[in-house]
Amino acid sequence: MGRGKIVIRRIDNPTSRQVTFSKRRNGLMKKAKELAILCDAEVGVVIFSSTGKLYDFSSTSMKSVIERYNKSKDEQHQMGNPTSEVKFWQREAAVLKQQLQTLQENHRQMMGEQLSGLSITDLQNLENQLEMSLQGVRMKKEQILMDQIQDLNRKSNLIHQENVELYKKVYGTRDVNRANISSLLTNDLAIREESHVPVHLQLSQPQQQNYDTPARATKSGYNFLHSTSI
Amino acid sequence: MGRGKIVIRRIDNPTSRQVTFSKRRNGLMKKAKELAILCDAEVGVVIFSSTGKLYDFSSTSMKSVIERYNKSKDEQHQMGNPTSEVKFWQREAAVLKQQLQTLQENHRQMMGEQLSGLSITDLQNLENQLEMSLQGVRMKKEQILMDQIQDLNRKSNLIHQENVELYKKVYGTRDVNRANISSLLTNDLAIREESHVPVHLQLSQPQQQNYDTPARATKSGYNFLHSTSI
DNA sequence: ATCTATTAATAAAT
DNA sequence: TATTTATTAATAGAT
Repeated sequence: MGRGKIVIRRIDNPTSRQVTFSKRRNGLMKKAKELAILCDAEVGVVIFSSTGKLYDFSSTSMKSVIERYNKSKDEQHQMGNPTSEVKFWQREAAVLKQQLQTLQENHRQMMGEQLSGLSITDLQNLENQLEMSLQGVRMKKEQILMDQIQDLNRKSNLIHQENVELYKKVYGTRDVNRANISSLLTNDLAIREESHVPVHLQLSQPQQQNYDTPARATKSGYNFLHSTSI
Repeated sequence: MGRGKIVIRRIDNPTSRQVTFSKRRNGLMKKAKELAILCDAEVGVVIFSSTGKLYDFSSTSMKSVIERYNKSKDEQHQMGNPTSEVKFWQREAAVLKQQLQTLQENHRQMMGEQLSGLSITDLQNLENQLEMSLQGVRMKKEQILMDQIQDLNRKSNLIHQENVELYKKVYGTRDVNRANISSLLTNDLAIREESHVPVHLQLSQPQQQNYDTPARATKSGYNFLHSTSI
């Protein structure tokens, strides 16, 4: 029910997650309100954001809802009672221990260990998951490497331009041996990354006419000092 | 969002109200669940129908939600009665929560998610780990499949021998038409697993010469009753 | 319960 | 954060 379909899993991007949280929280509150009114029900909703902020709705009062809940659950006013507070934290610890154990087992399986209890289907799912993970990791790695290359190219370009400026300052407009220029320029630490970063610092003879195929044009030609900025 | 628009007011008709309650209650629960998952929030929903029946949802546990709610509401309650035992369990829970969080982050990274903070080296290590895991999982899977095949082959062999015995009992030692034997034998549940378990119960015409490529030799041939035991 | 025409929610863009 | 818009999801009413 948006521009695209989404799968219900934790939103990785914190900004998107916050935006979605805000929208869906409002949606949930509205639905809760409507349900209470339309169907004459007593409804309470409590939401803690991932940052720990509390949001709540109650068609009557939260106190009433919680008391009724406790009564209904036959858990007579345990909360807030000092004796049962210990019990609460014990249970809390037990729940967390259980979660930890589950996650640890899961983790071991993702490490390719402790696979004994798994069926072929389980193993196939695990294999698929690992392949997906691997793909994600590799994409991320390549992205970082590409970024680094791009950055190096940018720096290389800057250094090159600096060199050109320095060259001008040293030799002014005097006629100079071309071989020197070219060697000076081509010995730069120019990193070429063909597909994404168009850096072409070549120098060629003006007389040497350009008969390249159209696709590879501008590879040679009178391109002295022509360098595409990024 | 239905066949017609409705206004949000108590539905008078008890049947319609009940139907709508049921539908919208499910909708609300679903939304609450989604919010908790998508946005990593702790969500609790309590609903009492007009007939007093309780329905509830909580992304963690209702106790946890209510306790957190109460704490969040009145900060005085925090250390009202700082029994050492309470403190102990609180610390215990805090430690477990920390472990859980660490493991969860780790787990997400193994799922190929949340890779933002990782260096190239981290990513390379992760990639290697995932490859190792994948190898482990695949080996386990293949082992299970091989075991199954072996088992099937064993059973197949037993059945085959049984058939031979039965055949002897029926026909004694009389000279018999080979075609009968062969049809009897080739209708067995013979499982073929080319690379590892050499079971070849095929029967072919001797006249039909074999012009297969060398690599695929032995695919046809006069292999009557040749079955390698495992 | 199941089916759809219709409205409502919301994901993505801005 | 708020608004807009294209699209999906929820559901009202019918069966």
